[in-house]
Amino acid sequence: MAANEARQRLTRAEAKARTREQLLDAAAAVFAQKGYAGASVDEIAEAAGYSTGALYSNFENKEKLFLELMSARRSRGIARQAAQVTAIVEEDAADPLALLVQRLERVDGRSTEAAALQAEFWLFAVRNPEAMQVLATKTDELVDALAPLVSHVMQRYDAATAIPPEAVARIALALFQGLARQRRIDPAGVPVELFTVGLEWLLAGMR
Amino acid sequence: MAANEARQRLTRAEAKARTREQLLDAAAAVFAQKGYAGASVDEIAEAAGYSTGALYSNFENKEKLFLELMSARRSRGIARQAAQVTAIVEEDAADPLALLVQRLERVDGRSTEAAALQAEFWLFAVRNPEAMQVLATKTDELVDALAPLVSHVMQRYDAATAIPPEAVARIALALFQGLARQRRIDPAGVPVELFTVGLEWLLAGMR
DNA sequence: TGTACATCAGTGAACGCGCGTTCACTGATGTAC
DNA sequence: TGTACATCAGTGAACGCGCGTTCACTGATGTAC
Repeated sequence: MAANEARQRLTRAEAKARTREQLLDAAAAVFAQKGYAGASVDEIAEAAGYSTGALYSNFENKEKLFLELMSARRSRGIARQAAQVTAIVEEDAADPLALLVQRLERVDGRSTEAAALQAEFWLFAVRNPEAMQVLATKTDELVDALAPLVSHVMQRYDAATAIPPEAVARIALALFQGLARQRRIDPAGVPVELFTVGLEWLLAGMR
Repeated sequence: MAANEARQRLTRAEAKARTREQLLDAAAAVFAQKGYAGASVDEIAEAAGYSTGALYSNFENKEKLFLELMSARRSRGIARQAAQVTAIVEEDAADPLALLVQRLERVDGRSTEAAALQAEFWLFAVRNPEAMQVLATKTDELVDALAPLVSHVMQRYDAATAIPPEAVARIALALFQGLARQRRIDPAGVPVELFTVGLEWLLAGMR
């Protein structure tokens, strides 16, 4: 089998990196479903198709595995979000705001998993100084990635303010995350329109 | 000792209710510090000054204890927040918005505990349909309690909109919770002014 | 290319430990007369 | 009011279980000649 041959041609380092990635994928899913404390390393290892020992051969312990997930996956998520967001800017549609809300809502609404993992990260960070540092850095990255988009949208809608675009991005992000969380508990009580309305008001308020 | 005599005059039902409250207080603290799965029932019972058996004499199990906390304590928090908020409205100061932000920031900023507990509630609710129902109801209560204040502030600032005050309350709440969470990870990156600016923009946007 | 040895990614059984829950008990409070 | 019995809130030892972590091992990959 071609796939098998290809797999057998991996060097040791490549094979190990592959295992590591599979463990991280499995960890993301299991941590999201069960929470940090509720997830067991056995379950994660099994979900990845490996033994517990493999996990400990790749990560120092459960805590470091979670921290690694926080660093690695958040970066990946940021890259994805930034790319998506840039695509929207470049489309330069009649109503980029509506498009933006629609897209972000779809991304965020697709899986509770990502939202749950983010809440787990936050709780872990609140209780662990090292993790707090990591999460702060990752959030900065996200905010910096969003700043150009924010500037673009502001220009588009003739909104001007002395507040730097990074701060505006933080405000918009807070609104989004807050509404997304409420919406997951009560979808009927938090219609998607609230996202649009909220963003519109923010934009109009800057003018 | 007067206190002792008073304690001895409690009926069985009163004594039990007292124990229950003390267990709930301890549970709130321990769950906030360690998380739902990370907290042990022994630790909670000990923090309350009772044995594990006392806990099981008052609550069916750990899950029900947490659910009870979610119902009872959220209501209490709502009552407190609503009262505080009403007081601000009635003060009718020159700049109620700034006062409001200042107060809410102080309440929210005082302890990470309340914020952590809320995040634990949300995660629990996302994974447990019964809890989701409870949390949705409790959030509705909060939103309803905030609606009159929202109406008042909107009038005060000549902001009018077809959107009902409850929806406006949800948007404002989302912004607040989102910013508060970010701020706990990176206080320097999320200055208190962002709260004020965000609210001002929302208000101005409605006009 | 072929052989002999070294390396090390991944195995899986074993460990001690702390968990949630149970239950026979105790003694203070409540009830009946 | 006083006495005898019933109730039941809270005790704390005991239980079985699943957890995170360790480690002697195996066998495929890498290295040297």
